[in-house]
Amino acid sequence: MDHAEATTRLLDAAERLFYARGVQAVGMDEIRGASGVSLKRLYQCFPSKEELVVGYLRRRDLRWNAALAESVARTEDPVERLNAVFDWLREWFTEPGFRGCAFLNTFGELGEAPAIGAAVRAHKEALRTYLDGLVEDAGMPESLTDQLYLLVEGAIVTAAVTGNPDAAEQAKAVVAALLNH
Amino acid sequence: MDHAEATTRLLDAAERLFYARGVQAVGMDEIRGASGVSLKRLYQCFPSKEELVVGYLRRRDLRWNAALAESVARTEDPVERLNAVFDWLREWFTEPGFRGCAFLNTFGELGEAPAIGAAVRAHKEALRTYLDGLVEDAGMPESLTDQLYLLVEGAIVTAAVTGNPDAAEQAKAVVAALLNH
DNA sequence: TAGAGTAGAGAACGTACGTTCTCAACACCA
DNA sequence: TGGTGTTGAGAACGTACGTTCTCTACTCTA
Repeated sequence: MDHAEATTRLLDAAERLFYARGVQAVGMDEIRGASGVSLKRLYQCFPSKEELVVGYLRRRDLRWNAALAESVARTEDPVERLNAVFDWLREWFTEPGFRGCAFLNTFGELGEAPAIGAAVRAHKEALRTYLDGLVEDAGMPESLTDQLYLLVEGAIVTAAVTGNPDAAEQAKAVVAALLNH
Repeated sequence: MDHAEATTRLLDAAERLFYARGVQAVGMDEIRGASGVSLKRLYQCFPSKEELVVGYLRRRDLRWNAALAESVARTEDPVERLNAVFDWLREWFTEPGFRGCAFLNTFGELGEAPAIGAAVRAHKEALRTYLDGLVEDAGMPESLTDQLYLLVEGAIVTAAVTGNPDAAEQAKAVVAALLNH
Protein backbone atom coordinates (compact mmCIF):
# COMPACT_ATOMS: atom_id res chain seq x y z
CA MET A 1 0.00 0.00 0.00
CA ASP A 2 1.59 3.26 -1.07
CA HIS A 3 1.14 6.75 0.27
CA ALA A 4 -1.67 7.64 -2.13
CA GLU A 5 -3.75 4.59 -1.35
CA ALA A 6 -3.24 5.04 2.38
CA THR A 7 -4.44 8.63 2.05
CA THR A 8 -7.52 7.55 0.11
CA ARG A 9 -8.37 4.86 2.61
CA LEU A 10 -7.94 7.25 5.50
CA LEU A 11 -10.16 9.86 3.90
CA ASP A 12 -12.78 7.21 3.10
CA ALA A 13 -12.87 6.06 6.70
CA ALA A 14 -12.74 9.61 8.07
CA GLU A 15 -15.58 10.77 5.86
CA ARG A 16 -17.81 7.87 6.78
CA LEU A 17 -17.17 8.08 10.52
CA PHE A 18 -16.90 11.85 10.98
CA TYR A 19 -20.05 12.52 8.99
CA ALA A 20 -22.07 9.85 10.77
CA ARG A 21 -20.99 10.55 14.34
CA GLY A 22 -19.17 13.86 14.48
CA VAL A 23 -15.47 14.58 14.73
CA GLN A 24 -14.99 14.50 18.48
CA ALA A 25 -16.85 11.22 18.84
CA VAL A 26 -14.42 9.38 16.58
CA GLY A 27 -10.89 8.65 17.78
CA MET A 28 -7.80 8.31 15.66
CA ASP A 29 -7.60 4.67 16.69
CA GLU A 30 -11.01 4.01 15.19
CA ILE A 31 -9.90 5.65 11.94
CA ARG A 32 -6.91 3.34 11.95
CA GLY A 33 -9.08 0.28 12.45
CA ALA A 34 -11.63 1.26 9.82
CA SER A 35 -9.02 2.18 7.23
CA GLY A 36 -6.56 -0.64 7.83
CA VAL A 37 -3.76 1.92 7.85
CA SER A 38 -1.29 1.80 10.73
CA LEU A 39 -1.10 4.68 13.18
CA LYS A 40 2.41 5.48 12.02
CA ARG A 41 1.30 5.86 8.43
CA LEU A 42 -1.75 7.77 9.49
CA TYR A 43 0.44 10.38 11.15
CA GLN A 44 2.70 10.45 8.09
CA CYS A 45 -0.26 11.26 5.85
CA PHE A 46 -1.97 13.61 8.31
CA PRO A 47 0.30 14.93 11.08
CA SER A 48 -2.64 15.77 13.32
CA LYS A 49 -6.31 15.09 13.66
CA GLU A 50 -7.10 18.63 12.62
CA GLU A 51 -5.32 18.12 9.31
CA LEU A 52 -7.28 14.93 8.76
CA VAL A 53 -10.51 16.83 9.39
CA VAL A 54 -9.50 19.53 6.93
CA GLY A 55 -8.60 16.84 4.39
CA TYR A 56 -11.98 15.25 4.91
CA LEU A 57 -13.78 18.54 4.37
CA ARG A 58 -11.74 19.44 1.32
CA ARG A 59 -12.41 16.16 -0.45
CA ARG A 60 -16.07 16.21 0.46
CA ASP A 61 -16.30 19.73 -0.90
CA LEU A 62 -15.02 18.56 -4.30
CA ARG A 63 -17.27 15.51 -4.37
CA TRP A 64 -20.39 17.30 -3.25
CA ASN A 65 -20.01 20.16 -5.72
CA ALA A 66 -19.29 17.74 -8.55
CA ALA A 67 -22.34 15.59 -7.77
CA LEU A 68 -24.59 18.65 -7.70
CA ALA A 69 -23.16 20.09 -10.92
CA GLU A 70 -23.30 16.80 -12.73
CA SER A 71 -26.92 16.24 -11.83
CA VAL A 72 -28.00 19.77 -12.70
CA ALA A 73 -26.11 19.70 -16.00
CA ARG A 74 -28.41 16.95 -17.23
CA THR A 75 -31.14 19.57 -17.50
CA GLU A 76 -30.93 21.52 -20.73
CA ASP A 77 -33.00 24.62 -20.13
CA PRO A 78 -30.99 27.17 -18.12
CA VAL A 79 -34.01 28.40 -16.20
CA GLU A 80 -35.16 24.87 -15.44
CA ARG A 81 -31.72 24.18 -14.03
CA LEU A 82 -32.52 26.42 -11.08
CA ASN A 83 -35.24 23.95 -10.15
CA ALA A 84 -32.94 21.02 -10.79
CA VAL A 85 -30.79 22.16 -7.90
CA PHE A 86 -33.62 21.38 -5.51
CA ASP A 87 -34.44 18.11 -7.21
CA TRP A 88 -30.91 17.01 -6.52
CA LEU A 89 -31.18 18.22 -2.93
CA ARG A 90 -34.24 16.05 -2.48
CA GLU A 91 -32.35 13.02 -3.74
CA TRP A 92 -29.57 13.78 -1.32
CA PHE A 93 -31.98 14.22 1.59
CA THR A 94 -33.42 10.76 1.00
CA GLU A 95 -30.08 8.99 0.87
CA PRO A 96 -29.58 6.61 3.79
CA GLY A 97 -27.35 8.14 6.40
CA PHE A 98 -28.15 11.73 5.44
CA ARG A 99 -27.25 13.89 8.42
CA GLY A 100 -27.30 17.41 7.06
CA CYS A 101 -24.41 19.49 5.87
CA ALA A 102 -21.06 18.05 6.93
CA PHE A 103 -19.58 21.52 6.88
CA LEU A 104 -22.18 23.10 9.11
CA ASN A 105 -22.02 20.18 11.51
CA THR A 106 -18.25 20.46 11.74
CA PHE A 107 -18.49 24.21 12.04
CA GLY A 108 -20.85 23.92 14.98
CA GLU A 109 -18.48 21.49 16.60
CA LEU A 110 -15.08 23.05 15.88
CA GLY A 111 -15.81 26.49 14.46
CA GLU A 112 -13.16 28.04 16.67
CA ALA A 113 -10.32 26.31 14.83
CA PRO A 114 -9.30 28.71 12.04
CA ALA A 115 -8.44 25.98 9.52
CA ILE A 116 -11.88 24.41 9.98
CA GLY A 117 -13.69 27.71 9.63
CA ALA A 118 -11.73 28.46 6.47
CA ALA A 119 -12.63 25.09 4.92
CA VAL A 120 -16.30 25.61 5.72
CA ARG A 121 -16.35 29.10 4.27
CA ALA A 122 -14.54 27.90 1.16
CA HIS A 123 -17.23 25.28 0.60
CA LYS A 124 -20.06 27.74 1.03
CA GLU A 125 -18.35 30.25 -1.22
CA ALA A 126 -17.93 27.60 -3.91
CA LEU A 127 -21.63 26.82 -3.70
CA ARG A 128 -22.54 30.46 -3.97
CA THR A 129 -20.26 30.90 -6.98
CA TYR A 130 -21.84 27.90 -8.64
CA LEU A 131 -25.34 29.27 -8.07
CA ASP A 132 -24.20 32.61 -9.41
CA GLY A 133 -23.25 30.92 -12.67
CA LEU A 134 -26.64 29.25 -12.93
CA VAL A 135 -28.43 32.54 -12.31
CA GLU A 136 -26.36 34.30 -14.93
CA ASP A 137 -26.93 31.54 -17.50
CA ALA A 138 -30.65 31.77 -16.83
CA GLY A 139 -30.54 35.49 -17.54
CA MET A 140 -31.82 36.32 -14.08
CA PRO A 141 -30.79 39.33 -11.99
CA GLU A 142 -27.76 38.79 -9.81
CA SER A 143 -29.77 39.46 -6.68
CA LEU A 144 -31.39 36.06 -7.15
CA THR A 145 -28.16 34.30 -6.22
CA ASP A 146 -28.22 35.19 -2.55
CA GLN A 147 -31.87 34.31 -2.35
CA LEU A 148 -31.33 30.90 -3.90
CA TYR A 149 -28.43 30.35 -1.58
CA LEU A 150 -30.57 31.11 1.47
CA LEU A 151 -33.16 28.63 0.27
CA VAL A 152 -30.59 25.91 -0.29
CA GLU A 153 -29.16 26.38 3.20
CA GLY A 154 -32.60 26.53 4.75
CA ALA A 155 -33.69 23.36 3.01
CA ILE A 156 -30.58 21.43 4.04
CA VAL A 157 -30.84 22.44 7.67
CA THR A 158 -34.55 21.77 7.84
CA ALA A 159 -34.29 18.38 6.19
CA ALA A 160 -31.53 17.44 8.61
CA VAL A 161 -33.39 18.41 11.76
CA THR A 162 -36.83 17.16 10.80
CA GLY A 163 -35.65 14.18 8.76
CA ASN A 164 -38.23 15.20 6.19
CA PRO A 165 -37.06 15.72 2.58
CA ASP A 166 -40.10 17.86 1.74
CA ALA A 167 -38.06 20.94 2.54
CA ALA A 168 -36.70 20.60 -0.99
CA GLU A 169 -40.15 20.99 -2.53
CA GLN A 170 -41.01 23.89 -0.26
CA ALA A 171 -37.87 25.69 -1.36
CA LYS A 172 -38.70 24.93 -4.96
CA ALA A 173 -42.10 26.55 -4.51
CA VAL A 174 -40.38 29.72 -3.31
CA VAL A 175 -38.12 29.67 -6.35
CA ALA A 176 -41.15 29.42 -8.58
CA ALA A 177 -42.60 32.50 -6.92
CA LEU A 178 -39.34 34.37 -7.35
CA LEU A 179 -39.14 33.48 -11.02
CA ASN A 180 -42.73 34.46 -11.72
CA HIS A 181 -42.30 37.72 -9.93
CA MET B 1 -27.52 29.99 47.91
CA ASP B 2 -30.57 27.77 47.50
CA HIS B 3 -31.33 25.16 44.88
CA ALA B 4 -33.13 27.58 42.56
CA GLU B 5 -30.32 30.11 42.53
CA ALA B 6 -27.72 27.42 41.99
CA THR B 7 -29.73 26.14 39.02
CA THR B 8 -29.96 29.61 37.55
CA ARG B 9 -26.26 30.26 37.99
CA LEU B 10 -25.42 26.93 36.42
CA LEU B 11 -27.65 27.56 33.43
CA ASP B 12 -26.21 31.05 33.03
CA ALA B 13 -22.67 29.70 32.97
CA ALA B 14 -23.60 26.75 30.78
CA GLU B 15 -25.36 28.93 28.24
CA ARG B 16 -22.50 31.37 27.98
CA LEU B 17 -19.78 28.73 27.71
CA PHE B 18 -21.59 26.09 25.63
CA TYR B 19 -22.83 28.62 23.12
CA ALA B 20 -19.47 30.31 22.75
CA ARG B 21 -17.25 27.25 22.53
CA GLY B 22 -19.40 24.15 22.03
CA VAL B 23 -20.45 21.50 24.52
CA GLN B 24 -17.53 19.12 24.25
CA ALA B 25 -14.99 21.90 24.59
CA VAL B 26 -16.30 22.93 28.02
CA GLY B 27 -15.73 20.70 31.02
CA MET B 28 -17.91 20.37 34.07
CA ASP B 29 -15.12 21.85 36.14
CA GLU B 30 -15.17 25.00 34.08
CA ILE B 31 -18.93 25.28 34.59
CA ARG B 32 -18.31 24.96 38.30
CA GLY B 33 -15.70 27.70 38.27
CA ALA B 34 -17.78 30.08 36.16
CA SER B 35 -20.95 29.55 38.17
CA GLY B 36 -19.45 29.51 41.65
CA VAL B 37 -21.49 26.40 42.41
CA SER B 38 -19.71 23.42 43.92
CA LEU B 39 -19.40 20.20 41.97
CA LYS B 40 -21.55 18.41 44.50
CA ARG B 41 -24.37 20.87 44.03
CA LEU B 42 -23.89 20.86 40.31
CA TYR B 43 -24.54 17.13 40.24
CA GLN B 44 -27.52 17.56 42.56
CA CYS B 45 -29.10 20.04 40.15
CA PHE B 46 -28.07 18.19 36.98
CA PRO B 47 -27.11 14.54 37.52
CA SER B 48 -25.13 14.39 34.28
CA LYS B 49 -23.64 16.67 31.68
CA GLU B 50 -26.29 15.62 29.19
CA GLU B 51 -29.04 16.83 31.50
CA LEU B 52 -27.26 20.13 31.89
CA VAL B 53 -27.09 20.45 28.12
CA VAL B 54 -30.80 19.70 27.81
CA GLY B 55 -31.51 22.26 30.53
CA TYR B 56 -29.42 24.82 28.69
CA LEU B 57 -31.30 24.19 25.45
CA ARG B 58 -34.70 24.28 27.10
CA ARG B 59 -34.12 27.61 28.79
CA ARG B 60 -32.57 29.12 25.70
CA ASP B 61 -35.60 27.97 23.73
CA LEU B 62 -37.91 29.90 26.04
CA ARG B 63 -35.75 33.02 26.04
CA TRP B 64 -35.16 33.07 22.31
CA ASN B 65 -38.81 32.58 21.43
CA ALA B 66 -39.86 35.24 23.92
CA ALA B 67 -37.36 37.77 22.60
CA LEU B 68 -38.51 37.22 19.03
CA ALA B 69 -42.20 37.40 19.91
CA GLU B 70 -41.76 40.48 22.05
CA SER B 71 -39.91 42.35 19.32
CA VAL B 72 -42.35 41.36 16.60
CA ALA B 73 -45.37 42.24 18.73
CA ARG B 74 -44.26 45.87 18.73
CA THR B 75 -45.34 46.03 15.09
CA GLU B 76 -49.07 46.64 14.75
CA ASP B 77 -49.83 45.60 11.21
CA PRO B 78 -50.14 41.80 10.95
CA VAL B 79 -48.61 41.69 7.49
CA GLU B 80 -45.76 43.97 8.46
CA ARG B 81 -45.04 41.62 11.32
CA LEU B 82 -43.77 39.06 8.85
CA ASN B 83 -41.03 41.50 7.95
CA ALA B 84 -40.40 42.30 11.58
CA VAL B 85 -39.22 38.74 12.10
CA PHE B 86 -36.26 39.42 9.85
CA ASP B 87 -35.60 42.80 11.43
CA TRP B 88 -35.21 41.04 14.73
CA LEU B 89 -32.98 38.42 13.16
CA ARG B 90 -30.72 41.16 11.89
CA GLU B 91 -30.43 42.61 15.38
CA TRP B 92 -29.56 39.19 16.71
CA PHE B 93 -26.94 38.61 14.01
CA THR B 94 -25.15 41.82 14.97
CA GLU B 95 -25.02 41.06 18.67
CA PRO B 96 -21.47 40.49 19.91
CA GLY B 97 -20.76 36.81 20.32
CA PHE B 98 -23.37 35.69 17.79
CA ARG B 99 -22.41 32.19 16.70
CA GLY B 100 -25.44 30.92 14.87
CA CYS B 101 -28.24 28.76 16.18
CA ALA B 102 -27.35 27.11 19.48
CA PHE B 103 -29.67 24.25 18.65
CA LEU B 104 -28.18 23.50 15.27
CA ASN B 105 -24.68 23.74 16.64
CA THR B 106 -25.49 21.31 19.44
CA PHE B 107 -27.31 19.06 17.02
CA GLY B 108 -24.28 18.86 14.77
CA GLU B 109 -22.14 18.04 17.78
CA LEU B 110 -24.37 15.62 19.70
CA GLY B 111 -27.27 14.81 17.40
CA GLU B 112 -26.97 11.12 18.21
CA ALA B 113 -28.12 11.61 21.78
CA PRO B 114 -31.92 11.24 21.74
CA ALA B 115 -32.57 13.82 24.45
CA ILE B 116 -30.57 16.42 22.53
CA GLY B 117 -32.29 15.69 19.25
CA ALA B 118 -35.67 15.99 20.94
CA ALA B 119 -34.81 19.37 22.47
CA VAL B 120 -33.63 20.66 19.10
CA ARG B 121 -36.73 19.47 17.29
CA ALA B 122 -38.94 20.95 20.00
CA HIS B 123 -37.31 24.33 19.50
CA LYS B 124 -37.73 24.24 15.75
CA GLU B 125 -41.31 23.10 16.08
CA ALA B 126 -42.05 25.97 18.43
CA LEU B 127 -40.60 28.41 15.92
CA ARG B 128 -42.66 26.93 13.13
CA THR B 129 -45.81 27.12 15.23
CA TYR B 130 -45.10 30.75 16.03
CA LEU B 131 -44.60 31.58 12.35
CA ASP B 132 -47.81 29.74 11.58
CA GLY B 133 -49.70 32.08 13.90
CA LEU B 134 -48.18 35.14 12.24
CA VAL B 135 -49.13 33.85 8.81
CA GLU B 136 -52.68 33.15 9.89
CA ASP B 137 -53.02 36.59 11.54
CA ALA B 138 -51.78 38.16 8.32
CA GLY B 139 -54.47 36.32 6.39
CA MET B 140 -51.90 34.56 4.26
CA PRO B 141 -52.16 31.00 2.95
CA GLU B 142 -50.80 28.34 5.23
CA SER B 143 -48.22 27.28 2.67
CA LEU B 144 -46.34 30.47 3.46
CA THR B 145 -45.34 29.14 6.86
CA ASP B 146 -42.91 26.53 5.63
CA GLN B 147 -41.43 28.99 3.19
CA LEU B 148 -40.87 31.59 5.89
CA TYR B 149 -39.37 28.93 8.07
CA LEU B 150 -36.88 27.94 5.37
CA LEU B 151 -35.84 31.55 4.98
CA VAL B 152 -35.34 32.02 8.69
CA GLU B 153 -33.16 28.94 8.92
CA GLY B 154 -31.23 29.86 5.82
CA ALA B 155 -30.59 33.37 7.09
CA ILE B 156 -29.38 32.15 10.49
CA VAL B 157 -27.01 29.60 9.04
CA THR B 158 -25.66 31.99 6.45
CA ALA B 159 -25.13 34.79 8.92
CA ALA B 160 -23.30 32.39 11.21
CA VAL B 161 -20.92 31.04 8.59
CA THR B 162 -20.20 34.28 6.75
CA GLY B 163 -20.40 36.55 9.79
CA ASN B 164 -22.44 38.91 7.63
CA PRO B 165 -25.86 40.02 8.92
CA ASP B 166 -27.05 40.97 5.42
CA ALA B 167 -28.62 37.53 5.12
CA ALA B 168 -31.54 39.00 7.04
CA GLU B 169 -32.20 41.61 4.35
CA GLN B 170 -31.84 39.07 1.58
CA ALA B 171 -34.44 36.89 3.24
CA LYS B 172 -36.68 39.88 3.68
CA ALA B 173 -36.48 40.57 -0.04
CA VAL B 174 -37.69 37.06 -0.72
CA VAL B 175 -40.58 37.56 1.68
CA ALA B 176 -41.56 40.72 -0.17
CA ALA B 177 -41.65 38.76 -3.43
CA LEU B 178 -43.75 36.05 -1.84
CA LEU B 179 -46.24 38.58 -0.47
CA ASN B 180 -46.55 40.42 -3.78
CA HIS B 181 -47.05 37.22 -5.63
C1' DT C 1 -23.59 23.41 74.05
C1' DA C 2 -23.47 18.70 71.86
C1' DG C 3 -24.49 16.21 68.03
C1' DA C 4 -26.22 15.23 63.47
C1' DG C 5 -26.71 16.43 59.09
C1' DT C 6 -25.12 19.18 55.16
C1' DA C 7 -22.13 21.93 52.17
C1' DG C 8 -17.90 23.12 49.93
C1' DA C 9 -13.24 22.35 48.29
C1' DG C 10 -10.73 19.63 45.97
C1' DA C 11 -8.45 15.07 45.66
C1' DA C 12 -9.15 10.78 43.49
C1' DC C 13 -10.71 7.36 40.10
C1' DG C 14 -11.54 5.35 35.79
C1' DT C 15 -11.57 6.03 31.21
C1' DA C 16 -10.63 7.82 26.69
C1' DC C 17 -7.93 9.98 23.43
C1' DG C 18 -4.11 12.30 20.61
C1' DT C 19 0.39 11.42 19.90
C1' DT C 20 4.89 9.13 20.32
C1' DC C 21 7.89 5.24 21.17
C1' DT C 22 9.53 0.32 21.08
C1' DC C 23 10.62 -3.64 18.95
C1' DA C 24 10.37 -7.36 16.03
C1' DA C 25 9.75 -8.54 11.06
C1' DC C 26 10.70 -7.60 6.54
C1' DA C 27 12.34 -5.52 2.07
C1' DC C 28 15.83 -3.77 -0.55
C1' DC C 29 20.39 -3.36 -2.18
C1' DA C 30 25.67 -3.81 -2.22
C1' DT D 1 24.09 -12.95 2.18
C1' DG D 2 24.54 -9.33 5.40
C1' DG D 3 23.41 -4.97 6.76
C1' DT D 4 20.42 -0.88 6.66
C1' DG D 5 16.33 1.31 6.59
C1' DT D 6 11.39 1.06 6.85
C1' DT D 7 7.02 -0.85 8.27
C1' DG D 8 3.29 -2.48 11.22
C1' DA D 9 1.37 -3.72 15.62
C1' DG D 10 0.51 -2.15 19.62
C1' DA D 11 2.31 -0.55 24.10
C1' DA D 12 3.17 3.64 26.43
C1' DC D 13 2.72 8.51 27.77
C1' DG D 14 0.59 12.63 29.07
C1' DT D 15 -3.42 14.89 29.48
C1' DA D 16 -8.21 15.88 30.06
C1' DC D 17 -12.62 15.00 31.59
C1' DG D 18 -17.02 13.08 33.78
C1' DT D 19 -18.12 11.51 38.01
C1' DT D 20 -17.53 10.10 42.84
C1' DC D 21 -15.34 10.23 47.31
C1' DT D 22 -13.10 12.28 51.44
C1' DC D 23 -12.60 15.31 54.86
C1' DT D 24 -13.14 19.45 57.14
C1' DA D 25 -16.11 23.23 58.61
C1' DC D 26 -20.33 24.98 59.45
C1' DT D 27 -25.35 25.25 60.68
C1' DC D 28 -29.33 24.16 62.72
C1' DT D 29 -31.85 21.93 66.40
C1' DA D 30 -32.77 19.79 71.00
